Amino acid sequence: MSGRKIRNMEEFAEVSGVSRPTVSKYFHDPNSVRASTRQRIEAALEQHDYRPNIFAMNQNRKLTKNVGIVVPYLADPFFAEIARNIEERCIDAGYSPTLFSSHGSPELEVEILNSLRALKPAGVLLAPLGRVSDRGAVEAFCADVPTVLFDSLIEGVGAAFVGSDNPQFSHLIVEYLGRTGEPPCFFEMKKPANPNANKRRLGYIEAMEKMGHEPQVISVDGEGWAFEEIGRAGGIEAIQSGRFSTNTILCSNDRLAIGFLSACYHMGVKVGRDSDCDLRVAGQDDHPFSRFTCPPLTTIAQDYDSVSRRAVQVLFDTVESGTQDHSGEMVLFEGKLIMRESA
Amino acid sequence: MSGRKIRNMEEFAEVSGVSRPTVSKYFHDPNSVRASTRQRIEAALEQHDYRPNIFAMNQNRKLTKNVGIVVPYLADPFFAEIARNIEERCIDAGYSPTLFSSHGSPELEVEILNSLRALKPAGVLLAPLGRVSDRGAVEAFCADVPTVLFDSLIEGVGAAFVGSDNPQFSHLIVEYLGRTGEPPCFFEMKKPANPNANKRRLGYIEAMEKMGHEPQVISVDGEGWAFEEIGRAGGIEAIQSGRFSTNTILCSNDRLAIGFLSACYHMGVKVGRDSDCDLRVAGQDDHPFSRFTCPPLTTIAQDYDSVSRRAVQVLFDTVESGTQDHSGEMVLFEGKLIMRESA
DNA sequence: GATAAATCTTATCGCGCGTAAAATTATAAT
DNA sequence: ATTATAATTTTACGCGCGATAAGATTTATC
Repeated sequence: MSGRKIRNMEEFAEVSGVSRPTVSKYFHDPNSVRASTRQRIEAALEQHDYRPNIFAMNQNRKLTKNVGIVVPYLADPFFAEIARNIEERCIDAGYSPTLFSSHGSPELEVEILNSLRALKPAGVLLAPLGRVSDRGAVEAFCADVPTVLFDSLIEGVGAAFVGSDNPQFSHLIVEYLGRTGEPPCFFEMKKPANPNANKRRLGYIEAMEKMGHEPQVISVDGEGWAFEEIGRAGGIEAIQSGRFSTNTILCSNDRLAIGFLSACYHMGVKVGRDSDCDLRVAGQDDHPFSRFTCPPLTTIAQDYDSVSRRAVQVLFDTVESGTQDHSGEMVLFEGKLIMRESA
Repeated sequence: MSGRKIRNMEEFAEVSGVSRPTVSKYFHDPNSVRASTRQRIEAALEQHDYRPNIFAMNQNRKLTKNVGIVVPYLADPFFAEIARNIEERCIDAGYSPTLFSSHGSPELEVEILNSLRALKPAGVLLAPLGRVSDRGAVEAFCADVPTVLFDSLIEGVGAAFVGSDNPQFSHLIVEYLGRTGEPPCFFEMKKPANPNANKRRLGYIEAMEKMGHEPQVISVDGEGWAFEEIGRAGGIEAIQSGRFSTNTILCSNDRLAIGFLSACYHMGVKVGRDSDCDLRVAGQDDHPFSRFTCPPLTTIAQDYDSVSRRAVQVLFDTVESGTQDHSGEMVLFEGKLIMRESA
């Protein structure tokens, strides 16, 4: 960092000994200038730590390097993790990601999409709220901005969808539970916000029938994103009223299972696979906290890494090809059984 | 929404029947134009849903309405919650918050501060990484941009600090534990990233001595932000080697306690305050998951709400007064004892 | 070494808005 | 009604960069 303060690209071009448009080209894509030129610019860059004004940059550019990342609920470590993962990939690809959380509110989700429009993003990675999302608003947005949906599908919307094969999750864990003990019943929220919950229920039923068992679905009251609380309250109620026809409980997701484990503890119900245990409990997602529950939670791990990698890749393919012909593409990743002590 | 598409402020000024700079003033502050003018603009606004281009807006403005929110680790629901809280308050105050997470990396923290500079923010709310933060970089940033530090203090840096009274936390819980059973030992990481951890340890020691007990601090290996894992591994090791001189364990924070509870379960150690229990365990923070652990975790609740409210308020005071005379101001909020079953 | 291709420089315009200064209008005071 | 004064609007210019065109220069090809 030496003496003179650089105020704009003009001045920076001067000290680096090339013309302003060339500097502009360099910042747009360093490989678009000759190696010798690049070196001169980079040498100057080390002396003067100049950065182009992002507002001026974006003002006149058709396509910015901004990307939006929208998740439904950032206080859920699952989404925090996947957002972090995606964020990093975007940065590595030379984009500027901005992170948003809908906080479970459809109004806020629409609001975010609106302010996102103002950012003229090259593309958006959107994990919609799901059932409660304003379909029209999301659809309109996707028509304007290349958008890859992830985690939660809204049929027929967006350039592509990347997520998990939820029915497969249920098949996998039902098969495991059935093989190692009593077949499970299915514990879920009555009005799940997320469409994946429905797919998991259907997957459960299908898997049970395939194995010749009678499916039993237990739906508990509760709306919103306080899954643990819902799982706990619903669990206590279900245990008290003896609604389980089996000693094995498959929860729709890990957060619900965490709440359910809390209910079990509260009721003095011992969870685990030892002979002195009353219940086996399993979840789905491999939530970051699941390995620390008591007992540690048996679950199906989402392939975070593949989902985020693929979502980003599909988005940039779409953006950079300009074509929207990914339309309707749908990528689903399988889950992996994580055996812990709870089941 | 009627016919003509509005492309810029010029065109919007035309349809609303006032000059463009007046429209500009209106968007800067609706009360800065005459009521009659305001009505004409707002009438046009309902017809044409025009929004000023944010890039053009910010390019030439000395002070934007942007604020940055930086937390050390967004995958920690505690920070996710407080970030959400702060975000909302900023929006309500008419600002545009942007959320960043350092993900535990000092390099990324500096990188964020740099890109934040490019956003010309009116102010920044920064929860620094703490011990590992690049003090020089943070200091330099704070000199340029009005910055309120929260959660984690870096001495002498920033326009103000808002956080929790950590020694008081420890006093409160030590007093409670001592009053209801054996006085606690203190369970912590050897190299805590966060300065609050040190204040809690000192608070613990002070409280113990005041009550006439011999403090015992157990520091376990581990660095970074995987607190649960560190608490679990360290807990298993400590239990195996019988390092506790008391049946009551006070953890430096809740996430560590969650890991420790997992260790207890793993080792067959029964936690709680009943007579048949082996250990009592308490945490500090009232982490969102603490009420769902088995047993539910007794802890000290941080006053999230007051911290975020005050941090935002102090920042906007600083920004809007223009003066930096909040310098060194320090606001600490007390914690509240949350009694649950673990202690 | 001549020719073509790639790259760079010069020149100029426009983006959409902020902002200071000038001109106008409304309000108050005489 | 007239003038002083404040409030508001208009005029005029600039911000920092993207985009493009035409000409100058360098590099690659044979």
